[in-house]
Amino acid sequence: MKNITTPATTVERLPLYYRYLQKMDSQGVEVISSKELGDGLGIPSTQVRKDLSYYGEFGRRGVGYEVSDLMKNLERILGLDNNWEVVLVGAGNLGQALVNYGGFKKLGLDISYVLDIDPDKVKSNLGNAQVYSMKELRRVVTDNDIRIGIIAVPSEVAQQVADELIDGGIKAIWNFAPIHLRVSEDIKVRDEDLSIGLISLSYYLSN
Amino acid sequence: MKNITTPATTVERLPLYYRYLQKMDSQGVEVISSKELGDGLGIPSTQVRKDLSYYGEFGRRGVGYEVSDLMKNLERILGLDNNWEVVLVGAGNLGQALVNYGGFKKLGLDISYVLDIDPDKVKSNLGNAQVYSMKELRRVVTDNDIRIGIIAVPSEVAQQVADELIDGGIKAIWNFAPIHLRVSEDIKVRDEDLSIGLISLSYYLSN
DNA sequence: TAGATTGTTAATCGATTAACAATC
DNA sequence: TAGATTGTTAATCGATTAACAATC
Repeated sequence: MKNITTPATTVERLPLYYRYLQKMDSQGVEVISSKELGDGLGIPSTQVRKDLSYYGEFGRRGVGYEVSDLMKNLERILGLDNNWEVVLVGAGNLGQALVNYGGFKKLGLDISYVLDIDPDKVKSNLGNAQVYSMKELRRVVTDNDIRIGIIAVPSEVAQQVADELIDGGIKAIWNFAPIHLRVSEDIKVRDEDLSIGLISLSYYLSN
Repeated sequence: MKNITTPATTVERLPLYYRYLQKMDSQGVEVISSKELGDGLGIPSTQVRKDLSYYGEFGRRGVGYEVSDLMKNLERILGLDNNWEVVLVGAGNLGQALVNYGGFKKLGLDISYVLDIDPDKVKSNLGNAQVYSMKELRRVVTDNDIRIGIIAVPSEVAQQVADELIDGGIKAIWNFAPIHLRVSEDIKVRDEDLSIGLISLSYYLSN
């Protein structure tokens, strides 16, 4: 294991490997080769091996990777064993869809707190999470020591929400508002801009 | 304009430029420099100019880019002037959120048809779209000559839905199911795997 | 041993960035 | 002309892939 920075693209693929291993594991597969893993995801086996090699040597030459072992290693690498609690701001259509998205809990990630400006939504429940008033944002984040926040509010208020989240102690933001958030260096922002997906398909059809 | 293939990363940024120009345009801005455009999006001005240069020369040296002119060029490049009709398969939480997502119509993209397996949802309306039965999938796609499909169904049925969409004439798929779709070379698939976003934040917090 | 598959090096390919002549 | 900003070349940086020795 060399001390080289991991490519950003590798980090994007690790979750795919992890989820495919979960699937194989549930089907009783005990050992998998980089070829089989890659084929299941449309990724070359060379790339699978290279990606994993940034973190250690998890396979056996001539044999392959033990599924349960590699899963545990990926859980550790991805930090999924932290069982992060996540706060979601904005309980509109998209926010509700995220809360009810089944995929997160299987990954040790849990949207535990939801905030919304609409008083009708406050004091009700959404999935497993209770909905709080926007005024309680800072308190909810601080009191529960939450590090990950999701922004699913209109663009106009996204920056303000980000500032408040960070003020409360949030270190990583998943931003669905189609706007560039200005945050300090130590805050990680991941933009999930849904219209890019559809526009890029339009582009490919036209070219 | 050289005959070089455009980087995939450039295509991802064009929608950002376009939307930022829309915003500036609505604020009455008539001319914008690559520096201003880039600063608004967190992208270096050099990259803005390079990206645009793959498609032509849209600016004036010493001056900048005329907002309305560059917007029109980007509309053409991105194919937004085609006013694509889009079919959405799966009217669950995520599907509903997508239909109600305001950002698409402003871009000349319209989710006009929605299909779902649940008979209760069929014959009702969702946004502007009517909901059809899954059995009508092929017919809806073919009759309306639709090229873009969105898959928002559970993973287990995603491949089958993809096959049917393609059979009906779909050429581009926006896939929200966390599974690798197997399609022929001429079909463009864009995966939008929502759990990757959250997992990658977990990764960055742990490293 | 023969066959399979890993981990890693080196080569290739692709994307970003710096620098600057062209020009408004 | 002086200042600003584009479009483009060349250099740098980063990611993928091919090839293969190591080894089960």
